Amino acid sequence: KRDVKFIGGSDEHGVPITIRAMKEGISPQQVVDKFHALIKESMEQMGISFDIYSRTSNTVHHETASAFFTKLYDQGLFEEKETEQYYDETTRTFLADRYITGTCPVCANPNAYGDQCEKCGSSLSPEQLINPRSTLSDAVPVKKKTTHWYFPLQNYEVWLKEWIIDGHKEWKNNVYGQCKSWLDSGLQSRAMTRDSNWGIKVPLKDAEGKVLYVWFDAPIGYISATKELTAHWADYWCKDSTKLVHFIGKDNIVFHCIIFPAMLKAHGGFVLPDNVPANEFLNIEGEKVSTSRNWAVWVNEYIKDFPGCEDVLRYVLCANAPETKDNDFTWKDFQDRNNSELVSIFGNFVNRSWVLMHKLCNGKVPRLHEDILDDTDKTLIEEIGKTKEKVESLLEEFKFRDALFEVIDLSRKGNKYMQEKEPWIVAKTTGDDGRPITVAQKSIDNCLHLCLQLTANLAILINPFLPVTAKKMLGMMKLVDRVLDWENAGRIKLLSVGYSLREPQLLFRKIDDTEITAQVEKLKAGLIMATTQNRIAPSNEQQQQQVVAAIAEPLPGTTTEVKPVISFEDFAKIQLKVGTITAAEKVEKADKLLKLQVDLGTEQRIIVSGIAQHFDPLSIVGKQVTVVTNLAPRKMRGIESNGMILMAEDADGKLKFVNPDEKVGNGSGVS
RNA sequence: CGCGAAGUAGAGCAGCGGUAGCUCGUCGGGCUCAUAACCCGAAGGUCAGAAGUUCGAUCCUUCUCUUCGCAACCA
Repeated sequence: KRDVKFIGGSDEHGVPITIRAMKEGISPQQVVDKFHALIKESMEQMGISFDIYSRTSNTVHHETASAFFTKLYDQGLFEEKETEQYYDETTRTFLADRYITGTCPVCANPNAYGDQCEKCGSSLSPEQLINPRSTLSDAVPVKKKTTHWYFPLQNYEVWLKEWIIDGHKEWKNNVYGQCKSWLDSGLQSRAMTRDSNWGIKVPLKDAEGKVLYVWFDAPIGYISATKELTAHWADYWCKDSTKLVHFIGKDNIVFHCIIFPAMLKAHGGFVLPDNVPANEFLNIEGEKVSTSRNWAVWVNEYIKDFPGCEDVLRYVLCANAPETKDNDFTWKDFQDRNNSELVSIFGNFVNRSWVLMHKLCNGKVPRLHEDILDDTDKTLIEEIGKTKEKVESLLEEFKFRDALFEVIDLSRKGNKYMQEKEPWIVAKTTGDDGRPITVAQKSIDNCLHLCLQLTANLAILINPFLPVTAKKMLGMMKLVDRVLDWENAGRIKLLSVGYSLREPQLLFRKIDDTEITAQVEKLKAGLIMATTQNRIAPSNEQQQQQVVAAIAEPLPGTTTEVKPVISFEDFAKIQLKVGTITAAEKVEKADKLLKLQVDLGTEQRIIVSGIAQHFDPLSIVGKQVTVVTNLAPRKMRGIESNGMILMAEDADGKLKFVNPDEKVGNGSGVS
């Protein structure tokens, strides 16, 4: 049995927090208090059982991080450097490149960032921007000198190479590749302090207005949280026997694999990470998760909409975890997995075992008659042991998805076993007294005995993934929590013969289509609300209310999205013409796209349109359509689209062409 | 050509030199203790695209496309 501490916490010193606070007119502490409470509560609601879920704004952490910095400083490991940086005089903050916008010198996009223009993809520096502005105050940024403490990562390059490239070949592809890439291109000094008033003060004299860089302090938070948890924290952090594992997302690889280990190495007093099994990203319904755009599934709302179903979400997220590549969470998949895998396979096995046991064995655990054990029985017993081994080794390799699959697969084997044994048929072989004859009852006993022991095993095996379900099963079996200890898995004597068990209780319920469509609509409505509100000045309360009302009661056939008023000049920028579709074909490997050729009188245009699910390519040739002709060209599935066809969408989501009610010449203008 | 990861049936994944496989879903048949599973059968893939190496390539090489991450002061 291993002594494991599961540590987590909120990283509360990021620059975006200070910006949010500024915008909302509250203090950064108020911002982090709100989010920490929300996150912590969500974790608890989902049964994520951290030994401690801490935060980096607390005192223990401030002290620990300061001490860490001081130790490196005293050893003379930092370089002090003066540089020039952009400064916003209005908000009195230094600006990272990202917080400066201006016109792109390459493509004239007026909203290019100081580091990159998202429109043309050129990487930029703030100096190159035309009319640079601070995104915080709209002020013109000025250059100002500032001093910071740099950590010379290059000094650890040789060691890191040896440690990772030679020493940790077992790390996941994405992690190993990323590290190799960083090490191959050469490491450089990185500033470990920032100019800000929010964060951990640099523990030096003459360091007014300087705080530790978030990525210097955040990983130290793992140590602080352990200190907060137990007085024996050093047993975990300072002994070679400790295996430190970081569970993170791919965007954090460099901090956990390069920077933090180099810091730990420099410090010398702590263990190094043994593995960093970073996952890729999970999208929702095909789009990136974004809390600011409200494209998210909020745990507190999920719990409200699906009470008692926390394990279903846990199951889907684990079964579909982005372990090797980005994945997508869809409500449809959520429904499918719940209804088929959890309800029909796992839940059904437990339920039918219970029902049969009550029907054929008086609600008690029947005896196991060793004398008539056959190969089928023995195979099942073996499978239970094998599954435990498999799950164990898969978990050791951080293959949670596969591990969970093995558990579900074991319940599938249970279903199969029961089918082969057919106790409900065997029960019909009755004697004169109308009860099953001895041989028959023995066979029934063996079958149900094993099914029940299997159920007990399933409870243990599923516990790491679906703790609520495991608890429910425990209740049905009238067993104490201790039975769920992992060492008990693989044993087939978890339930004593003659022990009477409770009535069956359904572990999962079916989720029907209406619930799923409601969730998808909720998601989309939330997005519309978020984006619409962003467009409206916060002062215009009346208009905001109108928007909310419009979303609450959408009229059939109308769009719920209310766009802001535009000037005639804005409208006049759009050039519309009537054209005739002269050719149409499906775009390969795209469900929704049709490649259309449109005759606009003076020219033929290729336009790619997302209407394949509504129209047959052949049936629309010859149709007149209205085209936006001055829309910037856009590549879709490798085909450049030069314009947009106007469509009307009715309440069912069906599309109709917008066209003149009588034929007009191709190329006719529309206004 | 900045670097890394990924692209295989409707979905999620294996395979990584020798006739393309698993789970779920779909369709047909059998059976029925169960929120119906289980069994049998079927449909569905030019393994992102192109060229090359090879007797043979999903797998090796090169190029192209797409997605995501990183690109050193975004975290």
